[in-house]
Amino acid sequence: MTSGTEVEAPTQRSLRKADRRAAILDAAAALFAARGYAGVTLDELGAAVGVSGPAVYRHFPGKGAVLAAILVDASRALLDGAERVLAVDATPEAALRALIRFHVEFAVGDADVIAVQEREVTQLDPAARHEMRTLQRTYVEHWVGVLDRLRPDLAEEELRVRAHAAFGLMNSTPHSARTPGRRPAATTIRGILEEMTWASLMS
Amino acid sequence: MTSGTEVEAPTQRSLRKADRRAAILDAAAALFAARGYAGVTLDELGAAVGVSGPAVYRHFPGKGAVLAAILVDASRALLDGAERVLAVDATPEAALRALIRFHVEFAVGDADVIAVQEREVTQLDPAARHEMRTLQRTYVEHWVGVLDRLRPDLAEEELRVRAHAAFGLMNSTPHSARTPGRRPAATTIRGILEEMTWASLMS
DNA sequence: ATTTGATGTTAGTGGCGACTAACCGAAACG
DNA sequence: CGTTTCGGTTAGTCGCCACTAACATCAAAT
Repeated sequence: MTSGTEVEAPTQRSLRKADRRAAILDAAAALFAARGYAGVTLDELGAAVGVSGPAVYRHFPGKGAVLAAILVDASRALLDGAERVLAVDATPEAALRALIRFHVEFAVGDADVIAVQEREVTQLDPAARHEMRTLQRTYVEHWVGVLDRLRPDLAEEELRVRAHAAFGLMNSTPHSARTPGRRPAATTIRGILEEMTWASLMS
Repeated sequence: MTSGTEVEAPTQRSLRKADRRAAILDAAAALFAARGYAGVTLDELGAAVGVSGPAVYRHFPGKGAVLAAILVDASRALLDGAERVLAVDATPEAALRALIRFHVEFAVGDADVIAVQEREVTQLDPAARHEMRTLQRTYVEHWVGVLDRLRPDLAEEELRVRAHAAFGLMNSTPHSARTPGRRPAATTIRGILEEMTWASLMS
């Protein structure tokens, strides 16, 4: 240990390792979304990334940690995105439009992650659940803050209910994505969801 | 067996049995909503209704059947409700308003069931899943039918996306219900959700 | 009053799957 | 180069929990 904060070796081994870790998280999100956290074995998860079984333990301390990483990463990504948006947009209208656009983009683009996040919270260990809840609460408060400037007539509790309702609307893609037959293109879906969300929040 | 369709004995035993069955389904919905289907053991489920362990097998062939009963019952209740609504209301506006009111009432009143229905589909055995999907598809088509009369300008695929988005919005109570602190009364929440859903669908 | 059968009980059993152990080959590093 | 460390392997182990067995009890038919 030389001193202080290390950035260190961009060694070839560590790169492959980072790749594998990302691949595991990706595959896990898809598998968990399709068959549920409990319905996926570590052997299957390993097989999905081309290694088999307990190799996952070289990257995560256990199955629960994989789930935790997916959920916490997602919550942090959402929060970061929201704060980036809020740092830029001045007026409440522009801010809300940007928040909606960002959230819809995320939900449509990472439908698997959204599905897992909505379904498997109950399976999280207390520590990870707490971390995720904290991130989510802050995220909600950013929305409520913007809504409050737009709708000062409404109570904060009502605004919170409205924010959650908007999330439910925007997060609906995992459900409609499972319908058979012709589905509209992703861009079309984004447009619809953005429009509906705006209208619902402004009603 | 005397003949044909039997209605038979409203015997005291069969009444207690029906009660117990209902109690099991109720407790199961609450437990599954709180800790997830996989996170609940049959012993716990039994304990929640005052019997312990394998007594559940006197009422259901297995744990999976309990989940299936909850989900299929819920889907059937929603479908029945929608068809009752559509049999009464003449104009598309009135029909949509009534559909929204009914669905919101159900979602807010039976938040546990809604939560389980949204989260645990993946755990269903194929037969039950198929039955549930059929019921749900018909339910969606009723909504799309009404929307189509109100918004003939929009393509059916878009209407289906909109219907799913509306469900996500109306089903958001299980999520907002978990927030700490003062929450608005159920009737207030219903009003907010009805208003937002209407606005989103009409936008 | 007797028999039947439904609803419970407690004590197993069996399988599945997360996790551990022991061992390999090859980067990384002096 | 020698050695360490890392990412992988295969072969267990261990605990949990859905389900089964065997038995008790009491409503309900006869």
